[in-house]
Amino acid sequence: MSQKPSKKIESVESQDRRVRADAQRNVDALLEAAKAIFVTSGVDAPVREIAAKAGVGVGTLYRHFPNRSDLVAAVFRREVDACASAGETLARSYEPDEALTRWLHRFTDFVATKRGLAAALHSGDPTFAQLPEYFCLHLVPALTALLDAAVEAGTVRASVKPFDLLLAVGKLCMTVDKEDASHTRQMVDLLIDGMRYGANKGGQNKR
Amino acid sequence: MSQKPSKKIESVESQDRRVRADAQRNVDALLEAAKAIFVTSGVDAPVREIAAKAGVGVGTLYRHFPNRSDLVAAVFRREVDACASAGETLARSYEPDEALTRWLHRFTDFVATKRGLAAALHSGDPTFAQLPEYFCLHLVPALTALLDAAVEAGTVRASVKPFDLLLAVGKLCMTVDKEDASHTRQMVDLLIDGMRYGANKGGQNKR
DNA sequence: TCCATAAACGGAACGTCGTTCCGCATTATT
DNA sequence: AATAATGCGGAACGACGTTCCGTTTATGGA
Repeated sequence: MSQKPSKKIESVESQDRRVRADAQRNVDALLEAAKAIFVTSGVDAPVREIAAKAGVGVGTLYRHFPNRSDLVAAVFRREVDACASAGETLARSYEPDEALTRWLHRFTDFVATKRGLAAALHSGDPTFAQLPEYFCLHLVPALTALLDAAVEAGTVRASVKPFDLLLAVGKLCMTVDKEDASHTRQMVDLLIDGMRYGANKGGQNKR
Repeated sequence: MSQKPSKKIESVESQDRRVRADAQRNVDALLEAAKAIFVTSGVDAPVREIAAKAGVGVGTLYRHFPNRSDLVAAVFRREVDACASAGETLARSYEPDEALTRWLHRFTDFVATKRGLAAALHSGDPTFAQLPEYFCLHLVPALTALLDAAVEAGTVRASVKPFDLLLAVGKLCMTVDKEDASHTRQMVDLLIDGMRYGANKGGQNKR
């Protein structure tokens, strides 16, 4: 009902004006620590372990992330963003076909380091319920741009739909046992080759 | 190295000869209680709650099921068995087409009351890893028998493979939100109708 | 420059979970 | 009926997610 009393800033999105510097630093440290720990211990890693690695107390963690799942979701979104923006970077640095290949490998690494998240998505936690939407909303455009460029360059057939490709690679990364990393890589490479027009004979794996 | 000292029974499978009567009773009570609680609270329900409902202490529970997942798996297997044997019963009581329909509905109910189990299957717990195999090994033959009978009776087309049908119905039961029971039923009914030869017009839902 | 103060911090503490342990009760055997 | 073995109950343990609150620290106006 009452409006803000006497504040100069009324912008909706002020980056670091009113947020304390150490708070922002701790948020970053927590996201970084969580990301690293999720890779080694899966998304079910204890909160205390993450807080310790970030060099903060659990109270600090819970100040910024009301519950565990919020932290997991934040890390997930951050990595989706990173993966999406990597698409733009690659598009500027390489020719279309190479950029597409490198991005799919980047995406593979992203999915591979999410042990336990597939299970978490089906856990019924409402915090996780909106993650798939975020996933599609950000990654599909990124892949679409790369794919369109490669199609226009004439190195890749146009019949592949971005979403389907994303899903296919994701499924290939669903490793039942442990340490199928090389096998996964092989299958993804096969998929990429399949998208190309003329299959080049032999030395395809030579990057 | 040393053989059994002086026991009359050397049969590998003795049902209730050497097991104490109260122990068997408690095992049954636990399985029953767990089954009921899994329906209402999902497979993640606390162990203590199950033990309480069964009228035993947690120690008793852990005597028969070394860990939580063993209890979940045992309930699952028991219900798979029940579902499979229901196939034989239905085959004797109804004509092929009706028996097939009723069994698929029975299977639907079975899958629908397994909230949280899909997530558990992907949790990496080795106890759960062998459940899908058990699932297929017992349910596919049951459905095969019903399906073959219906095909021979000429009411159902022969092109449907049991495993595929099982999977399809299972997927239809994967409800994202809550309380899509009637919707699920509709879709399964549709699937069943689709298997029939001449689509009967109208009153199909009339049981 | 300094100070008041609100924001942020750390970690002890709480309740719940799965699991273990052991003294006691119940059952089967002689 | 006596004895041995088997099973039982529930307190206790460690780990977890989460909350709470006394203390520390950054920050903007004096």
